[in-house]
Amino acid sequence: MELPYRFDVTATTKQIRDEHSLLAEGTSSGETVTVAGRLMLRRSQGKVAFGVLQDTTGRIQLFAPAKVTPEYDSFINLNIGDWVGVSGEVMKTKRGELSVKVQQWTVLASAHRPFPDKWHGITDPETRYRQRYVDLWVTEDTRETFLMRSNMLSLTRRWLESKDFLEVETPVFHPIPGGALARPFSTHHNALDTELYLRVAPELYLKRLIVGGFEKVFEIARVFRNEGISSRHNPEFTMLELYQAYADWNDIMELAENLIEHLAIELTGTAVIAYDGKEINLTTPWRRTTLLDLIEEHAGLKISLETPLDELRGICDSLDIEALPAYGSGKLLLEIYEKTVEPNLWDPCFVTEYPLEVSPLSREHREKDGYTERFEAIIAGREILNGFSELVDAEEQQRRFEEQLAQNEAGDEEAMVVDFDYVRALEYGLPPTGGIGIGIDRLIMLLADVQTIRDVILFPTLRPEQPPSEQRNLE
RNA sequence: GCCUCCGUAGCCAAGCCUGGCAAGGCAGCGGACUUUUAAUCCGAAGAUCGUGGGUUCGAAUCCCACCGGAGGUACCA
Repeated sequence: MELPYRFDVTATTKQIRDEHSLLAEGTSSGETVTVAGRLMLRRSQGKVAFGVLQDTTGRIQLFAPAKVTPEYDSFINLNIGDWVGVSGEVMKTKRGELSVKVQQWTVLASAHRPFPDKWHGITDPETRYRQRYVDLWVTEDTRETFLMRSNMLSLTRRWLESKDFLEVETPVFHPIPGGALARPFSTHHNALDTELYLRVAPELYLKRLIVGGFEKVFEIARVFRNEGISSRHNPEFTMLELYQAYADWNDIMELAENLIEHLAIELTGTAVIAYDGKEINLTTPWRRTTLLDLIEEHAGLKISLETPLDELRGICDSLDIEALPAYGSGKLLLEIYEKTVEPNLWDPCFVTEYPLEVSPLSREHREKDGYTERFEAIIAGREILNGFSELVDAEEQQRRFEEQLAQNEAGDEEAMVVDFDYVRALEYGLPPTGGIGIGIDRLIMLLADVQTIRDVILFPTLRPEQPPSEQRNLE
């Protein structure tokens, strides 16, 4: 069979539904259209047959009477899953189903593998993730989720551009991994004969751009972290990071909550979204509370950096927190917060004033010694963004890197190492700057009301599948 | 990484506890049917029961190992 190299489509199924929904039952519109898509259902009744054609925008019925449809016998022998192009009049059947009469048709591609059950679809998660190309066709929720993800990125870009943010691209290969406390993937460049790391965050490069004079920048960055996989973690995921010169953490908190409220309203129609059977109110302004106040509120513990180390360790023991000997007061406070507070925050809350010890890139709090102007937003018990007034002092940054290095050498594989060039950039002068990283995957999980990150990543990381032929070769 | 659960035809699955010829539906194949909506009806077919080993007269079923997946947990966003 000759398959065409191209095909002219004059209408999408959505355009047909939009333009002809008011057509009376049993009448024809007189308008001829050409549509294309995949045949999802087919029923033949002897001298008349019906099909359901699906394209990106939805579905439309095909109406094929034997005396109208050319090569009728071949038409009713199409396989479910075949791609077809159809031309004919838009009409509505006696039962009121808007249809395209099949007056001309052509096969655009044959499905040589059987398509999944038309009623049950596919439920096996492995098949859905490995063969997303099938899942997208047969599972409407999947299609809608990824359309929403695409829309969200588009809306985000437009919103930031309207505020004069510049979209930039920074390296994925980093000679020194930095910008987040995480284990990197490493790789090797042959010509340079050097070890390179896949970025765990674009942060340090973006701040170099502020030094370079781009005062508002953002990057929608795929980042890579060599950690476990769970319903909330994929080894590669997407972060929106943005930096704004002359801004502090308060400006950035306001920006972030406004962006997310805007996205919720545009994508779901309301700032009060449904998630996991409950409501989340994303209406701004969001609550802002310090980490220490939240610990007191949720655990009844009045503790701080002033609290003796032994006492903090005792609290960790009683909470079943594994506290390593190297942990200082700041790290212990963070652990206690994560255990007692984070899972219990539902509506959005900016958690503020993180200990300096666990925030190597954040600027010191302007009033409180030992704390930083850092915040995270927790929604539905999950951290979805992390930002701060950026540390601008080169000497202080050097000192913090060295502390990290000491921890790294003490065995903490997630600690940072010294990025000499980043310190050099700061020495040229970083103006007051606020910045933030937003977990795009987790945000779309909230807005699309899905419970696992794999449902918002088209091709989530899985153990590689061995094709049957390769299995033989390996033996 | 650890714990628990799952794997039966292209898809959805029963059977497993309590061992004895591997149900049914969809898709595919043959036939009937000129307005269907998961169309319906008739017919024929389709399964190394994830893989390997063990127990047994006999294993989809019980035991062990491995492979793949899911949920939880740890680290992390």
